[in-house]
Amino acid sequence: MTREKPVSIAFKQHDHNVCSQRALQLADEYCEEHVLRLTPARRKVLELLLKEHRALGAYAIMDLLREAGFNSQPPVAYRALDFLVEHGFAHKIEGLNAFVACAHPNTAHSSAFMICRQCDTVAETQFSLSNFDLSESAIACGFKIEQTVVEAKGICQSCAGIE
Amino acid sequence: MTREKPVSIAFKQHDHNVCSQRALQLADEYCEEHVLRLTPARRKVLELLLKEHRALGAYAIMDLLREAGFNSQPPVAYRALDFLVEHGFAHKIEGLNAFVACAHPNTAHSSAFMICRQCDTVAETQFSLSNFDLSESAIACGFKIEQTVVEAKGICQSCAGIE
DNA sequence: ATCATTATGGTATATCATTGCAATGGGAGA
DNA sequence: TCTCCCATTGCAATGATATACCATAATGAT
Repeated sequence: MTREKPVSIAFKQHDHNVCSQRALQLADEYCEEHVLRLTPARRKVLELLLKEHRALGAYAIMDLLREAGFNSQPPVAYRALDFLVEHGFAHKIEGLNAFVACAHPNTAHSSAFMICRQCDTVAETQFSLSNFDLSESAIACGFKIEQTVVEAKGICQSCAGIE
Repeated sequence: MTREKPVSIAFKQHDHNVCSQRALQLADEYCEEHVLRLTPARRKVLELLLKEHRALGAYAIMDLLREAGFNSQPPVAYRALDFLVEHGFAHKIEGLNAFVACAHPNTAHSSAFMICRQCDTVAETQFSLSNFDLSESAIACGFKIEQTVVEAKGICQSCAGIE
């Protein structure tokens, strides 16, 4: 059985402006439609996360917020991040205690991440829970999965070439 | 194709003394064989983790160490945990910033965890990387996976019954 | 206009984790 | 046995991540 595989572009060269502009625009539209408020601080944090395909820690975000003239107490960053994560505009990378912009906004999905230990790039890809090895185990013991964290650390192609 | 599925016992009733005694004994043997020193502090931490199929935070461990008459500065706990994780006697649960004893000691494996949000029980199960959905994506973009974090949060059978 | 709801400001503190350096102790080889 | 090495421990300080709490302000519905 052949399924279509979404291939992440994070590790490839690409016009990143297109990426980020599109994501911001989609976020604007989504919030409009769903009566959510993409306030200046929230939008700024999303913008910061979209600058690169990398995870940023909350305190790094706070620094950038400060530079951009925003209030930068921890709650400011965490509230914005909570909002973005809750509505699917960003994801938390548990293995790094850091956050990335969602690479597939406006699509329902379970995300998995590939994290390069060399360049810190984070690529997002999707997977189907039903196809997931773990779900068999879960069913076998009556466990109901509500949320998954799937992260792979390793090294990306270009960094592997340099090593 | 039918494969054998390891089913976790964490959510089931079982003679837990057998679990923990066996794990401690295996750890002793393994360290003996590999010229590793399972020092009192390290062994105590492993013992504490083995008390239940739950994740314990480093500071909870420190409290328990103190009660048991051990030195309980943060580095004591973290060094012991580093040792245990490095040699496969314990795992870190990234989603909780906490640690569990390994349920399959002395066997090479990639672990996945099911974490009940109600009772905090952590069940460990194994999965094969080759069978892993994500590995297709990784291959597609030339990413070399070195380490994986797979955690599912949800609710276990007995807690689901109570809700 | 009033009210409920949601968001922000601001302080404090909780929780998780590491660094650096000195002291100790157990095992390998002279 | 001695002594050297290196892994381990003791200890103090600090760094990094995250939340609690309460007051104030903006927003939208009635």
